[in-house]
Amino acid sequence: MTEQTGVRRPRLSPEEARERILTAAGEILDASGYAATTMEEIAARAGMAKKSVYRWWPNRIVLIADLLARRSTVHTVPDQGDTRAELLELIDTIAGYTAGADGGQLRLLLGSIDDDPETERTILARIIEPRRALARTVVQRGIARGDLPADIDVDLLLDLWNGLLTYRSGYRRAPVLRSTVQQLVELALAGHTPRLR
Amino acid sequence: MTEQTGVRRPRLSPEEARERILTAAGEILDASGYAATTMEEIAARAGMAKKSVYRWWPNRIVLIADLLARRSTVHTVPDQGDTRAELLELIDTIAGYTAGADGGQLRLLLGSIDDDPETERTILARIIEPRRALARTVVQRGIARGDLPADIDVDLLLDLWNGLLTYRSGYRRAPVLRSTVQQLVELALAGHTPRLR
DNA sequence: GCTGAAGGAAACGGATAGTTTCCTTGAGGT
DNA sequence: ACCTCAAGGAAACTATCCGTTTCCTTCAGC
Repeated sequence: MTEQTGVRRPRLSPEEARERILTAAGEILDASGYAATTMEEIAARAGMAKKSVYRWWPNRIVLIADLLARRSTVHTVPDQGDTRAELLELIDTIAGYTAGADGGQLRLLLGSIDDDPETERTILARIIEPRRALARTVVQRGIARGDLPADIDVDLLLDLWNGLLTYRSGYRRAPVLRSTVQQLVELALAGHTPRLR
Repeated sequence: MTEQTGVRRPRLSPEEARERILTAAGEILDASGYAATTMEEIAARAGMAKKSVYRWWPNRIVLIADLLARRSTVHTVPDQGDTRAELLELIDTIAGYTAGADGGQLRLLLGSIDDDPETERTILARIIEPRRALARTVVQRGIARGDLPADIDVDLLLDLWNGLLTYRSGYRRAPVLRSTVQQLVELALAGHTPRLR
């Protein structure tokens, strides 16, 4: 008597199935936020049973992390021959990441991981490290041009920039002004950067 | 037949009751972590019903926020006549806040607030702003001595320091080394700080 | 065709938040 | 000394969600 109508099955391929689930999750996340993006909702919207969702992701956190990682486009900052222009573009880009909707989702996601630094590091490696690589490239270009000191402690500089932006947006909830971005750029161009010891 | 034994009541005053609840919550938080600090556990450990807990706090988040705020001692950095020494002590102190257990709890707490910037700001005002006031004092002292530039953008400098430390500890999960603290101090003493425009 | 694995529907077990019910009891007034 | 009533204890309740399991249908490949 149970309504086992089931199965409007074109037999999705695993790739199609995963894609459909992530798409559904993304739509819910954008429309209703992190808390509302539950496994039940995702499965319902993707038109499949929770069982099929759990086939490919072990839990909600990893699923949403995967979603955010895929959506995390790493922008490029093309060589413009102008270090100031490139740095402005770079830091604007980073500010976009941290102040945007997905920046908030990332914060909520990390906040829901209690005592699992391993998962946390994996998430960061897939989302934040690629962005760091971009920043590193731009800074190196500036050094090569002689516009930035050769002995910059790049890691520390990147963490200062990222730290400021995530802290202002995500913790203090203060807006990141255009003038603030400019201040950071001018500071670096003036050689006022942390140095390797 | 219901076991209404209840009531070993010395009739606690509201202050005693609140204190007892916060103490219980703190013990659970320290012993078992954020996720395990549930309203049921808190009530049980405090020896009262959940009803009595909800009488004084509207929800778990505000209760734990209250707890963290009360436990958040603001250290002092006494005038030592030595700006370098004071800055080192200051930044060590901030690093202690962010890398310590309660730094992690604060991060988890903020991560559990979805779409309530009002509550979030309240929490930060009670925990982070007092610390900022301390930092501001120390920086001003350095300026008065002529050891730091007079036109520092103090807000930005404080956010750079706090941002770096929370980001390294809380996001990147990288250790904050003593040498990093020293780098920040030397940078400031060299006048390499953001300036008011 | 036959058969086995994929997968849909739905129930289930276990947590937890926050609410409500019901009853006891002690504090304060008389 | 007694009475009344509000504070508050015990526990059930509603609702939500995670992650698991059961059971059955259907398609794909043999």
